[in-house]
Amino acid sequence: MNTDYLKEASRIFKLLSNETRLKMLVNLEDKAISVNELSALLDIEQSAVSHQLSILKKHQLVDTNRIGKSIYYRLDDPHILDIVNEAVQHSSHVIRGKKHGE
Amino acid sequence: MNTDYLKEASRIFKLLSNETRLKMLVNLEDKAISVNELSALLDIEQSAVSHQLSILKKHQLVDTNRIGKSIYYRLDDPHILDIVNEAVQHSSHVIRGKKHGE
DNA sequence: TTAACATATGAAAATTATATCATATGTTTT
DNA sequence: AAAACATATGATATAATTTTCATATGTTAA
Repeated sequence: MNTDYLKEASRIFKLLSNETRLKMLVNLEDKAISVNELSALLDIEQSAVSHQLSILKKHQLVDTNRIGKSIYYRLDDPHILDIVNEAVQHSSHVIRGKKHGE
Repeated sequence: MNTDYLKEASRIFKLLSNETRLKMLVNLEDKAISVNELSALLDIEQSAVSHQLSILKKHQLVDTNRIGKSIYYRLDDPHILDIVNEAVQHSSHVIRGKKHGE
């Protein structure tokens, strides 16, 4: 069985598995935001924000452009949020279902 | 802004971010498989398989039942594979699109 | 061109995830 | 009941991820 596509999928899931990165992506849904703005918005220090953004950028989930002295990040492919929504649906589904335990 | 749902989502993505676990889930799509069978199928040692399965079970992605001396695992909610498919679609999309660089 | 601002980056520290090893637990077969 | 088999578990080791700190880089404003 060829499972190369699963390696790719796990790469994407790894990107989405970090809450900070998820928050960034969700916030970027409908507008571009600068590094400092994100840092303030998420209450995470500038350097950490920058590191995480660079990961997202390296994997082409976001893109940048400079305006004045700030650098604005935006979603490169909004489809990525569909995946997030699927996961959110799944979790609300599980929570309602309460299959096991409690 | 309430972002609790993102914590949940990141939890799910974390589960899916490991290639071994993904392979397990995909293999379990249409049939139940025992620990030993999975171990052989994925060529991963029994203990590691068992550890990973217990993570999946703790988070209600799989469920078990015993048959004879083996314990069979199966998907608890096949919907989880929809999320995997979204991610696979996304990656093939990106690969075809080749937005940046090469 | 110097000062101030915004972002990026490298290295080290801290945290978290995963694999491995030894062995325990529980079930079946003899 | 003992032996054999299948799975689980705890402890430790290894590896990967994330944060922090210090500072570099590049742009704009004075």
